[in-house]
Amino acid sequence: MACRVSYPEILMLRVRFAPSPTGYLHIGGARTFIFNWLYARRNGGTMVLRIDDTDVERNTQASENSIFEGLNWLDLGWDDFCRQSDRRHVHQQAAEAILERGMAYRDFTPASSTEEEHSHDGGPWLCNPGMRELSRSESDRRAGAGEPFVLRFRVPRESRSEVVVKDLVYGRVTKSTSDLEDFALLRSTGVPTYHMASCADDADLRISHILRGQEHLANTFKHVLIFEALDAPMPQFAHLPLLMAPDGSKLSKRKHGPVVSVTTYRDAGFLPHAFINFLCLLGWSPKDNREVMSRQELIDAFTLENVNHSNAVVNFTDDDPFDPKAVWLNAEHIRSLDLDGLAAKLVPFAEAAGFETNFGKMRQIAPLIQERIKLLRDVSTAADFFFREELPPYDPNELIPQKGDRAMALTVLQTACDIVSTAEFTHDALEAALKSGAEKLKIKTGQMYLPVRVAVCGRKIAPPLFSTLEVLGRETTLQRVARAIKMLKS
RNA sequence: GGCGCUAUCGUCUAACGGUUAGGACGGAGCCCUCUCAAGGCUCAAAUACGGGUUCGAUUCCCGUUAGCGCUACCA
Repeated sequence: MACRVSYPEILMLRVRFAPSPTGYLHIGGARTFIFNWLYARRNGGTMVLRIDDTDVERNTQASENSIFEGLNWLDLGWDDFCRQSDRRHVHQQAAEAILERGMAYRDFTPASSTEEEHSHDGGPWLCNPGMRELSRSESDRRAGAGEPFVLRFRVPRESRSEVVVKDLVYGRVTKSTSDLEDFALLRSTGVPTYHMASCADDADLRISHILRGQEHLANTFKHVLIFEALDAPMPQFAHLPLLMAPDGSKLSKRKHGPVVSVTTYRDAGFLPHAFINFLCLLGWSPKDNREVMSRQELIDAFTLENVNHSNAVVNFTDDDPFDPKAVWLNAEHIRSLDLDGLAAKLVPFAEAAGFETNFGKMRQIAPLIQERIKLLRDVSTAADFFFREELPPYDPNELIPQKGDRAMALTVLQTACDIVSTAEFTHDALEAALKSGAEKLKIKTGQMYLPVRVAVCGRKIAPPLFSTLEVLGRETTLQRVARAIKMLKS
């Protein structure tokens, strides 16, 4: 009894991610998935995705869809799949086995008497009086007569003083058996509880390492007891620090809404890689000051020893749902994308914003905005003037350069109009032509470029001018410069 | 209430018991520059509190405080 069998090192390492479809996939869940995946890849193991859908009341199809949507977007994949609702017989048998071994008992106390549990001063509630001591024959008789009962684990408080968990992250954690209540295995409806179903499945699926949120650390003492009662090899446990909201509360789907949903990040134009990179840095670090890391670098660097023990807060606000560091990491990853890849990713975002475009056009635009956007959706604000037939109205005063006036703007644009209608439409030729235009007018180059920029982009803040003109083409440029001139004159 | 876990700049995090407590994001400033970015440089910013142990404590121990979790026939 003292020395439990655990999974031999040679055996295949198996991890699992077991979300319950009671809400959309949130970033905490995503991080648990990622850490499991990383651990499996790093150690040549297998990753199982198990949908823990035993809570029929709260399960929704929408939640399950959201989980798959999020997971698929992450683009990490899994090796094996199952759902708990298909495995009721496993849980049922496990519960019966524990009852047969005398390590569980039937509790016929009606469910209504739950409120008075809180009135226990000092110590914890341990069990309902009388039920633990019911003889087996009496118990069988009442059950046979159809009396409803809860199956409870008989915590061995007499034979054992404490339960020990050897956690790969938190180390040795113990709990006194006198602080552990006789927890439920089967509800009075016969449906197994989370603890029962989860452990029975983990044992049956031969999960060797359980990496999950720290909220389960306190549950693990119960789980250890169940694995022992099942006479199953003991998996290794590793608990992960929790993700918190800026106000210190635990991240929750209900309280924090879509800001914590994985699909929110996807829809805003995060690169899955950047998102993964960000999440990895919450509660874990490679300890060598690296931050921007590729998937392979993460796999190579990931160890449980480097997982922190304290919770991490995701720094979002009411105004901005995204942690600035996540945004920065995304910008970093966007910059390291090749232009073809970036263009391809940008197209759907431009289309979603209502612009008509295609890969060829986007491929021209991509280099101009690559280091100017932080999220893929920014394409709609950073490059809108490339897509629009006609520029939205803007203030003609914007056309007036620094230390210049309306007259200067007009002269500049008229000069530019001539240049643009004859010059070769390449970056270098346009630069040379506009530069000499400035010289001729005896003004600074900046004073020359600004009116043109505003004329073709509709604003002062835009990508570099000559490349922009090159992409826009002579026709459009001429049209927009002419319109600017008209606006200045009126 | 009981039990468990945790505590370094605003946030994410480094630091064999010996460092001017490091890096990153964000902020401020400067440089570069056709605007905006990107890039380069600089600055501000932290060991929760109180006791020990030690020549020496961010680091080890105890206490306090605070936060989180578990304490359900939720997961």
